[in-house]
Amino acid sequence: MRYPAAETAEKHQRILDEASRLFRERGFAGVSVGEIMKATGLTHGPFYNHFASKQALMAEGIRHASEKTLTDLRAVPGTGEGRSAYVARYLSADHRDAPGQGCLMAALACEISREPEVKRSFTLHLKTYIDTFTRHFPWPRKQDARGDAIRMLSSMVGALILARAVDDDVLADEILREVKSKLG
Amino acid sequence: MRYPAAETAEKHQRILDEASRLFRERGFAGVSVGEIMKATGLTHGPFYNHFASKQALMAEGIRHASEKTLTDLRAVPGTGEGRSAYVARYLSADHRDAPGQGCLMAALACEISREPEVKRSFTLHLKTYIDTFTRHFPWPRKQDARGDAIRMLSSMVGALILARAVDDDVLADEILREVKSKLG
DNA sequence: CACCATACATGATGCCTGTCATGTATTCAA
DNA sequence: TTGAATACATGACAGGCATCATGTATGGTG
Repeated sequence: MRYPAAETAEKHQRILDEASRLFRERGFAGVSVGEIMKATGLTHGPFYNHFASKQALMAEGIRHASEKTLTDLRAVPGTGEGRSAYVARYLSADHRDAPGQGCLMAALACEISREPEVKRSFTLHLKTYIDTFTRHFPWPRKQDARGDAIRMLSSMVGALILARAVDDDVLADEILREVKSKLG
Repeated sequence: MRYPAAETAEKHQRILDEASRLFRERGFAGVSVGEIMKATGLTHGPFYNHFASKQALMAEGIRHASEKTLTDLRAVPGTGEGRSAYVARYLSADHRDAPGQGCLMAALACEISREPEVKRSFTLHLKTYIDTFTRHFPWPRKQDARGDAIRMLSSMVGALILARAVDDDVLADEILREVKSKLG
């Protein structure tokens, strides 16, 4: 290689960082390859030295965000209180207003369903996420822990998506508060 | 007017029909104005005789789909059984596989949050939908009927979105089934 | 019957986008 | 020290897009 391998690998990671942030903020179609490269301090040219296509970057971006999401989840105390805090943060106004740093399911799930390559990458994420969520926290109804986890996740994702889609802070807050009140 | 007013109005409705279907199937960015016009049997030219811009069509398309959604909801029997049937249909594989005819929240909410004009239109829909949903069905916990309705909606929307984003029918079915089992 | 308003088709324009071609500079390996 | 491989910048290209311009045909109105 002609450029320092370490720096190249770091640039690769920066592209993934910026891509997964920008995609979550504006959607796949709302961000161009050139914009992502510019955000990492490069020009649009060397993109194809790093990724085969924009769709490949989307799939890799999902995997990248997934790893961070799972790391964060595993760092939460595996107790009832830990779960309550996790849910409360998930359903907070801060999270609602920072999609670029937040849950990739809530930010991109609708668009993911239309991109086959990305869909495969996301499926792996969701499987791991459900498994981790189920095993990491205690569940009163032990015989149906996984079912309870799935229901909790569905509520969280749905509530966050609806709260973000609404132009009225009162309604958005109400949705987050009501769902939080029965999950926290 | 030079063309029969009735036919023109009917074409206007057809544009809205096709637009709201195609948008739900492929997302706002995934459908072009020309494609929508072609789907109605017209060419791309007269689009701007009917709508001020693509964004205006998106907002109108939301309103159009909202009216149909609310009409359908009000036609369901206002009983516990009616609600169960409604939820079961919402969380069915048929609904999952037919986004073009289905819930506009599940199909477009993620993208709506990024389009201010559309967001305003959607806010009106969600307010009306929550109100209708709350008032139309009986709720055991009368003092918190609205909260229960919001929680139920969040679960339904989240589950459907996740089920659609997944490339694995077993997992998708599991999500729908688990959420249905505690709501139906 | 004549006129005017307007919804239509065709076509053009300018912009943005994903992708590829080319030349260059540099670092690692020999 | 030299050569070769490669990540970079610049630039080009073709396609698609929203939007607008123009001409035309038509039906309701006077």
